[in-house]
Amino acid sequence: MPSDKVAAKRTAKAEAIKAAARQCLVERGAASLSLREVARNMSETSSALYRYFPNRDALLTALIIDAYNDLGEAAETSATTSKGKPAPERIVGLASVIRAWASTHVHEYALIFGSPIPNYEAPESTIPAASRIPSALASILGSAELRNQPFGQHILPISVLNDENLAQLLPNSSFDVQARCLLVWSSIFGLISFELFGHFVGSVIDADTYFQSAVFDLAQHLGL
Amino acid sequence: MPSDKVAAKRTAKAEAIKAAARQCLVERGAASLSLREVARNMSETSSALYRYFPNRDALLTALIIDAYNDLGEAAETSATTSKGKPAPERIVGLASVIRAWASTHVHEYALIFGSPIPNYEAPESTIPAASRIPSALASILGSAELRNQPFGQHILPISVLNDENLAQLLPNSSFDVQARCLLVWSSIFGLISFELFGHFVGSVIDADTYFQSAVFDLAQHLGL
DNA sequence: CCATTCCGTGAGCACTGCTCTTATTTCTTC
DNA sequence: GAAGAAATAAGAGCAGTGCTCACGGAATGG
Repeated sequence: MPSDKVAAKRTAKAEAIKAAARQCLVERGAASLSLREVARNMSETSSALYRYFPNRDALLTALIIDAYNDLGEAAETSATTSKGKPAPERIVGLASVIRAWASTHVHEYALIFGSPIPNYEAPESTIPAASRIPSALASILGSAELRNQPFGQHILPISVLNDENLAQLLPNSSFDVQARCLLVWSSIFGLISFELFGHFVGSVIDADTYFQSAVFDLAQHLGL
Repeated sequence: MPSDKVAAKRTAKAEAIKAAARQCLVERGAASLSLREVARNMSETSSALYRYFPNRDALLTALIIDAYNDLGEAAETSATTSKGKPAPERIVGLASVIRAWASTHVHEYALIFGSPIPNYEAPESTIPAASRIPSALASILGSAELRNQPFGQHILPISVLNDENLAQLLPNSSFDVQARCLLVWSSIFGLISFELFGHFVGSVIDADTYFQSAVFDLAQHLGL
């Protein structure tokens, strides 16, 4: 029976390890995160860390969940504090918060929204933390008056999207709104990823202004 | 003086190495690409490969350029063969070609559009190959009649985008069209990345239909 | 105070990128 | 075709990695 005291000590040390790992992350990057280097930065042996994380992937998973929660909390805060303002403004604000977090946590952003880490399968335990971000976006859209423009060229069968899942995020929303919400969401991350990963180099000069205008354009498009 | 014969043999073997490396890529992923394993798959010593690529990054660079060219060529072909058709249809076709390539070359796609490889700086030599894809998109937009809706909420200063650069892709295009073209481009890759990297799991069921409708929606938005 | 549980250590295995010296093969020239 | 030159492959070796495991020591609970 592990007492509360030892359990607290355990989690405290696990947190310290994660902190050191985050430090390594910004220096080296995600894929080449080395347990031995984390241990070195803490002046400990690498094998000691295996008491707290069964392997490297478990440490990565913990970092991923933390990143999702960190970003998710920032997104929720933005959505909450902007209540009452016009929806397009709220969306631009939320997107800007996400972008700001991504800019200051590039490697953690890459960890969750970049290419999957080889031989690493994200466990189900990441899903709740991951869904906080689209939830924040949906909370704005859900309380906005959305014009019901038809989505795409043809009338689509409902089976294209998972209504059971999306109805929780966007209650009482039509298929077209759901579809367009997903589009806006992925577009925001497309914009951020392109900027962060260097695909706008040479084309976009004032990335900040461009980003805000682009998101506003998308929000307009959503029919707000 | 290296004769033509030995030079041809060199490039042939370099191609063979790249082919074997691509094979390893689909099995292991990009970041954990191992020169030793590539050598094993070719029944050779790892040190032999260093005659053809000075280090692992050089091999990666070669693979990246090949991937850009492969995808760029597919994109150009799509844009060329769709001449005469309505622009939205052409854009959906081009986007679908990109998505199809990405689906069948997941790791190569991740190589060029996923998170940057740690400690790896993409050299300038990748730029020409990389720009073939936006060029293909621009060739469609350039020959289409674009409505000139204002971009974003406010009138933006021209210095936000690099006109010198973008004017080559989109001759005689206004700032608003340039800005929206970049938005569509990054949105397409946002959609593909989200699908490929698992962020649509649980929400999108018929990814193929959803993608095409979403791109058509974007094309409409562009003012076509 | 003692027993149990937990923790950190260091050696060790198999792997990696990469280097360098030593053959060996292949091409060029006579 | 034979000799010399050039390009290539082989192998050992270094420092790094993830990970395991048997071993001591420390904290905890009875």
